[in-house]
Amino acid sequence: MATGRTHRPATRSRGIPEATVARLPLYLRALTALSERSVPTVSSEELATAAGVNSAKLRKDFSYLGSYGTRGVGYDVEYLVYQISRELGLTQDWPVVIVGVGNLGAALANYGGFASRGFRVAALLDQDPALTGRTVAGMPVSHTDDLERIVTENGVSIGVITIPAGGAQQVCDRLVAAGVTSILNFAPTVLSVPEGVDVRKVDLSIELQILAFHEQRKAGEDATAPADLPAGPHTTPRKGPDGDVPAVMPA
Amino acid sequence: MATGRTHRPATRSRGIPEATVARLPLYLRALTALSERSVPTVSSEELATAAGVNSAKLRKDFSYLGSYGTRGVGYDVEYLVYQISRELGLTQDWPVVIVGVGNLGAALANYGGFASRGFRVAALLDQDPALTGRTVAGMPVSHTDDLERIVTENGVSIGVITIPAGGAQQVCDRLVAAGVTSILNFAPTVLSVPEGVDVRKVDLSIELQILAFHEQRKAGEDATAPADLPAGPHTTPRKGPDGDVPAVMPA
DNA sequence: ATGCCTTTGTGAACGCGTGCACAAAGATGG
DNA sequence: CCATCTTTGTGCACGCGTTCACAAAGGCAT
Ligand SMILES: NC(=O)c1ccc[n+]([C@@H]2O[C@H](COP(=O)([O-])OP(=O)(O)OC[C@H]3O[C@@H](n4cnc5c(N)ncnc54)[C@H](O)[C@@H]3O)[C@@H](O)[C@H]2O)c1
Ligand SMILES: NC(=O)c1ccc[n+]([C@@H]2O[C@H](COP(=O)([O-])OP(=O)(O)OC[C@H]3O[C@@H](n4cnc5c(N)ncnc54)[C@H](O)[C@@H]3O)[C@@H](O)[C@H]2O)c1
Repeated sequence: MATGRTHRPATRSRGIPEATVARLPLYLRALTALSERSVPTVSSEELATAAGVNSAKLRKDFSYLGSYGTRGVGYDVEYLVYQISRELGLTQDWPVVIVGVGNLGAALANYGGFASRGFRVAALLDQDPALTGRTVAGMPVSHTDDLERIVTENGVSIGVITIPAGGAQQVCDRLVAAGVTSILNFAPTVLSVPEGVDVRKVDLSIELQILAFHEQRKAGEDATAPADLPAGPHTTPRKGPDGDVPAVMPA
Repeated sequence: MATGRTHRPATRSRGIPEATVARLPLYLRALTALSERSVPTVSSEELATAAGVNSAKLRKDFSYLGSYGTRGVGYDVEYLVYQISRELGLTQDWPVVIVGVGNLGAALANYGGFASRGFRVAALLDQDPALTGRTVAGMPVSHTDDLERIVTENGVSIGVITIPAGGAQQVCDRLVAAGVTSILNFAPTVLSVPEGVDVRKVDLSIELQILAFHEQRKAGEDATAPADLPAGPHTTPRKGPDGDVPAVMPA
């Protein structure tokens, strides 16, 4: 998982479990696709397949929102789209700021998938004077000096951090002080925030490392018959757990 | 969480719980920082704080790897770095291919955080003839026609998909057929893969929606005293749960 | 050598999440 | 109006993950 909440042991907000909340966007995506194909109703089985989850799990998830289905028929697609959107707060317009307009920040600014979900990029911020004033994704890049003013004036409550790890905590502090209460962090650092502020992190490097772990395990399992795997690690694999000398030994 | 595994109910691979595996990269990052500052040993309490987790959880996580600590002293930083690296398979070199060299794919290609962890970009692939042959991040962009050859020749077992959702399943199928057994998917689609192939997904839109949910909940809680929040949703907030007419009613 | 102090490693309890399996509900056809 | 069939909503059990709390282990000073 590239993400995880910080603090708070998965509080059950308004009776909806955190795990369910995390799946609602998945259902919404599948439902939106059905809606565009003008499908009127869908069964829990069909929708679950489309969303890649168990149908019992899906029904239980929906039961937290209320009884929106019709037995013997299924769920009304349009109605469910509305209910989930409302539950997720997507009937509102959420202005966000992106701090750090480098490779990743620029890619996010150019991404169309945010606006379609009610997230509007209110401003792009960067420290670099060479970027300030330039236009990225049809939007001027503002200097971080104006961070507090921009956040306040636009009523921004969600901030996206796409700067190197070194400056992330400081930028985070400024965002929080200015009124931001939700942060999406791409910098590989642990951010500490006061109570009441949510932080979610996306760390691509961690995702790859988790894949590598399982990849190594797969390669190790059939170490007796490695020939049936068309692709393997490029360098010489160390099949056995342990068995080679550590680079550094403890004192 | 921006990520989650597909299929398989969290199998305990080689006795190490999935949740622990997901945290090992976090510990490794914190340990690497300590190592660079030449800190010889660290206690579970200190390291846990640096990694943003509970110290008891950290100790239990490490206990799955073995008894690498010294009571009364703590853990040897260098030794632990090595052990975790080995456990994650980072002592190997993992060649990866990135399919889709658009905004996001290019940002990933430019990212230096991969190579530093043993992940080497073996090739960039794109369908667009206008991109083919051009250089991105000092590396030529190959055409997707050569996907199978490149994967086979380089022994690639990890593929990164950064193309629009429409073509993701097809590219996924080709990667798997060519021998890729781990996929990191950025396209907002559910990928179906055969047994033995791991898929992890990163969906930024989902992350924002989860933040929006909690943001709305926070705004709704103190609906009686909204004045003490300096920043709020830009449009008129609908404070109460329900109470307004749905845009669409069920038949 | 001995006692004290720090910190690990883990047993045990608890809570959350998942999935099975089924009764109730409602639609549909005769 | 009744029988049948489909599909929801959920009670229940189970397993994983988290956290507490503490005994054991080892270093260190005297
Ligand atoms: N590019 C990727 O694919 C990728 C992948 C994973 C993680 N990340 C992480 O995302 C972050 C950004 O990556 P990137 O590749 O876009 O880096 P980058 O160097 O291309 O861009 C960083 C930008 O942030 C600006 N910046 C630096 N410090 C700042 C500050 N204090 N205030 C405001 N702006 C500041 C810089 O001027 C620069 O424009 C890094 O933490 C990186 O580790 C990136
Ligand atoms: N840019 C972002 O910040 C961002 C954020 C979240 C999710 N995503 C997702 O990541 C994916 C890529 O986003 P992007 O902004 O880079 O898009 P993009 O349009 O900038 O780039 C897509 C690239 O993929 C190539 N492509 C398309 N179909 C292909 C195929 N079948 N085989 C090989 N190459 C193909 C295109 O030629 C193009 O170069 C999308 O699924 C998008 O939803 C992007």
